[in-house]
Amino acid sequence: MENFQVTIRELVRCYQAFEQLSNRHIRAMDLTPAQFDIIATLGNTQGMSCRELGEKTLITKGTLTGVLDRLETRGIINRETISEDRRSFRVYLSPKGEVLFENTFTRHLEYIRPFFSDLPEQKLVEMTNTFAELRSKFQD
Amino acid sequence: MENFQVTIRELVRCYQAFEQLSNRHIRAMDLTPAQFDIIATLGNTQGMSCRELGEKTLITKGTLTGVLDRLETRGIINRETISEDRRSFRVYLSPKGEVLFENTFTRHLEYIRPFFSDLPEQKLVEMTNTFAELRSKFQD
DNA sequence: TATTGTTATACTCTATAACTATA
DNA sequence: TATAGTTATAGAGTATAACAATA
Repeated sequence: MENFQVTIRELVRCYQAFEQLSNRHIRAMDLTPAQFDIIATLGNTQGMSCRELGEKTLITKGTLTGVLDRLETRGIINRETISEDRRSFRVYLSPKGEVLFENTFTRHLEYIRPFFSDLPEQKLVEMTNTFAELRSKFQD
Repeated sequence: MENFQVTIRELVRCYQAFEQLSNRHIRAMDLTPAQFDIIATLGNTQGMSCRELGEKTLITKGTLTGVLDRLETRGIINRETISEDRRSFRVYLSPKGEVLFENTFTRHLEYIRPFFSDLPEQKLVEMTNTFAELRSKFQD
């Protein structure tokens, strides 16, 4: 077994362990992971186009339409035509969506924070750098 | 923004970047990520129960039945009753599945390997340890 | 011609709970 | 009573391609 395989396996395990506890909490707040992703991405912004939202969340455009439809039905987001480009929309959080964002995002951070409580700042910085370094291999 | 949030973001980005290139290749080999996960887990083993397979792949039992059904239909896996416990099955790769495993697993490694080519062994070990350390926070 | 977003297709995965058979 | 696995339910995400409107 080559070394890189072990690294991949630990990357996957680490992510899955995080995802499992994170997603459980997200679903307990009556959102799907994809919906939470969209809401977290739109929070504290002026909104953005579907294209930009898709790039940030890695949700492909066909899928995105469906996810946004469900969020719009629930009154969480709005779509607004923009004057500059009539092919495109600005997708943004409704007032109800803003409240939901503040609420769920804060609660989610509170839920996650304790898992990191005994990691010193320096360690967190090192981890961050490690992850960024590996990612660059996949993207450059 | 707290430090741990940045660490999470980079973990997620790193994983997603890997997943994206990995899944693209898996789908190009006519498998879904879940199916590849099952095949890779069963490869080089004598097979295992659904329970064990579910624990290793993190696929819940209800979902697992469906995934296994599709693999069985394609003649890739078999289910065999075992004498010790008549509630349970041994799930294992068929001869055709073995060939598929050797083939796809090898090709997949070849596809992934180059992305790690300029990382020295020592660096890989450090990365592995970092992922394992963070995972332990989520699971202990 | 290229791009933005929607629609259509066909599947696959997801969580959850109820259920059957066995332990 | 507990466990292994299936079935049922209801939804949600996935890739892909074709499409309309606009640039």
